[in-house]
Amino acid sequence: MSKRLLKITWKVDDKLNHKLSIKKIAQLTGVSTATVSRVINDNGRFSEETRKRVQSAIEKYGYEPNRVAKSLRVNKSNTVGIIVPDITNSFFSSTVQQIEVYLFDHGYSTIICNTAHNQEKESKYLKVLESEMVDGIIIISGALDFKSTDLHSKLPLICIDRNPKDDNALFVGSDHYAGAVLATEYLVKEVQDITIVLPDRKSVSPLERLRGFSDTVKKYPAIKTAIFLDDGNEERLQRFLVQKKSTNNIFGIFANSDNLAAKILLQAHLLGINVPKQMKLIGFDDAPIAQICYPQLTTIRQNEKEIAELAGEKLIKLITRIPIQGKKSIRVPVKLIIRGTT
Amino acid sequence: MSKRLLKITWKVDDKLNHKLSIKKIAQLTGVSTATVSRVINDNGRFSEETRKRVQSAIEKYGYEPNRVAKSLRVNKSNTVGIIVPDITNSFFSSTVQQIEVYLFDHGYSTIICNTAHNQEKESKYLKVLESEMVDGIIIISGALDFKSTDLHSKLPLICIDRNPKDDNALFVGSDHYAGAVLATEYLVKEVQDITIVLPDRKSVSPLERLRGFSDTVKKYPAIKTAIFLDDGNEERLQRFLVQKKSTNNIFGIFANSDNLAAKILLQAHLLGINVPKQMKLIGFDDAPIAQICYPQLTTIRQNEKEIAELAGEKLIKLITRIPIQGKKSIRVPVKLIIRGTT
DNA sequence: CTGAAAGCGCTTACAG
DNA sequence: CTGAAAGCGCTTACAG
Repeated sequence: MSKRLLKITWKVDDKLNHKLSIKKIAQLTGVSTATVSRVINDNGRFSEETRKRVQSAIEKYGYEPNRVAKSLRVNKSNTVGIIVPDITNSFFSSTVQQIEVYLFDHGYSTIICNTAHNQEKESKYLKVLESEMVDGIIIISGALDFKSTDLHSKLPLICIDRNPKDDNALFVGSDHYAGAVLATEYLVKEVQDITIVLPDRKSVSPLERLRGFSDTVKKYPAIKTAIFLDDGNEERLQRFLVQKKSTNNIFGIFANSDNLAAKILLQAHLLGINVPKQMKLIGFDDAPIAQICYPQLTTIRQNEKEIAELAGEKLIKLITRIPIQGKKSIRVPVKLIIRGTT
Repeated sequence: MSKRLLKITWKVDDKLNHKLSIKKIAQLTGVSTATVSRVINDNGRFSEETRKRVQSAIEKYGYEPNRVAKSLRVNKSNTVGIIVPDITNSFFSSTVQQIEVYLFDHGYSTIICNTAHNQEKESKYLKVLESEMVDGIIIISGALDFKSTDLHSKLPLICIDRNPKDDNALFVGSDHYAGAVLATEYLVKEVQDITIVLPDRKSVSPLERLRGFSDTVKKYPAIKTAIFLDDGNEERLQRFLVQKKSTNNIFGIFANSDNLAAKILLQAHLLGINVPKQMKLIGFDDAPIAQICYPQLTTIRQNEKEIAELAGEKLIKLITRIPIQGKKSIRVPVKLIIRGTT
């Protein structure tokens, strides 16, 4: 008991705690702080001998420059912020992961801010990032209306799956419209009755997919179509499926995400609807779950890696003021992946 | 074409870009920077009238204090860093999400660093966070051996699902051992043949679960047991399941995660193994996927929220130097959730 | 090749 | 109640 019920207090040991500064290294090496700074940044002239002395001292004492001080001084932090509405969403988290990889390889650290779909938090984090002196921001999805007033300075900004109202922002995202067209065209060949299932909360991408769906379906007047808005209420979803099942007709569903598709698939199992015999189902994302479901999900694959790299590349260009040739709005192609649910 | 092929260059407009400083606000209000600082931080004495003047100027111009400068000055950033091996993992991302919520409510911003299971990146980000002057760090899982030497200063540190070698670090995590015991005891009642499936990469939690499994199974000498290490090779997994199926005996599987369980479940479907009739399956986590699978997964639920809040609470105590009463190592209870796969 | 000094935007004893 | 000044840890013209 005595051992486990340890009382732990943080040890205040200012001597040990005292982090090394450039000044200390300068003293240790017998040169000025200016010189130390020069060798650290390999910037300016210094003799080879000085370099060695300074460098060995740095290594010996494990000195690490204070980025905060540096940022303040040079007004640049080599850090970019990502604002993401829900890190728990697999498309978002994998995109963020890829962005981080790209930026890391290009010398930037990434600060990820999760807003939990909370507008207030988004504003807050935008300010935090700004006052944190990040060099640029990537902001993913979120609400439809983006108050660019939240950003006081002209920080380089990339929007993913979100319409920038701001002229200074670039957009990159999947070609949701084309994806919806692909899915719909495929279903049209198989069934006479198609429902698109969208989440209740509307953001940019579902709306574009809806457009793609509507435009396609318009070309086939014989097809019966509907929109189902999913608010997470399972019973509503069940009732909807029961009704479809009772018609004894084959019907198709185009779900806004693989996650949604998987939920529908589960209900189908429970209700004894045969997939793909009576119900054809297409998801969106090609999330990990698409391959874990049974049957595996036919879906529209988003290319997170491409999106992430484009976003990273453009952002760095904005930061380093390299002119960007090309469209302000980049659409990354998507792909129909056919599996077991169609 | 002309419209879409816009050439975008970042506008360098130093006048507009010039962020407001405390000095500017001081000039605008006709007081000293010291006074402005006092009203911003509501710290020290100033007249009500001064407060009003300063505050209205701040609002009018949308001034936001520079956190970098402040951090440098007061040696505290009100920011904590989280290091997570894979943000794509649902247990991790949901834990991180919960930690963020807790810390936000307590006045801290959160910087999330994703290491993609890369040791080098972990070291790097540890240094980045430190030189970013975060007030504390929460580090989740990752490799077995934690080089505390990566941290030069005595930063407050909480480890989640990872053994701190460092005396100054606290541990919080699920009671993996008890979870494994629960799962195993349950299976023991149903089947005579149990295999535990663990990931190839070993970290702390699977090893504890293995201990729980082994200790439990020891009490039932009649039970046939095995360990299967999953390296992601599907064919190996298939062969394993085929072999089990061919015995025509009911068998049980305790998988290290719901994700793994879902993969096994899919293979079972493909191989025509009836779950739960011939195969009983228990996962771990109670991840979203557990409820989306068919049949829904019996699993051991981890309490991410509790873990997150404990980690946040303890970290803040360390940061603010409030003595911590109690164990250095906190185990959060888990729960057996019975669903369709057993 | 190197150093002294100014300054990034803040806060905080100190003095009044 | 308020201001002048020092200083957090860096970088970078400037001068030599």
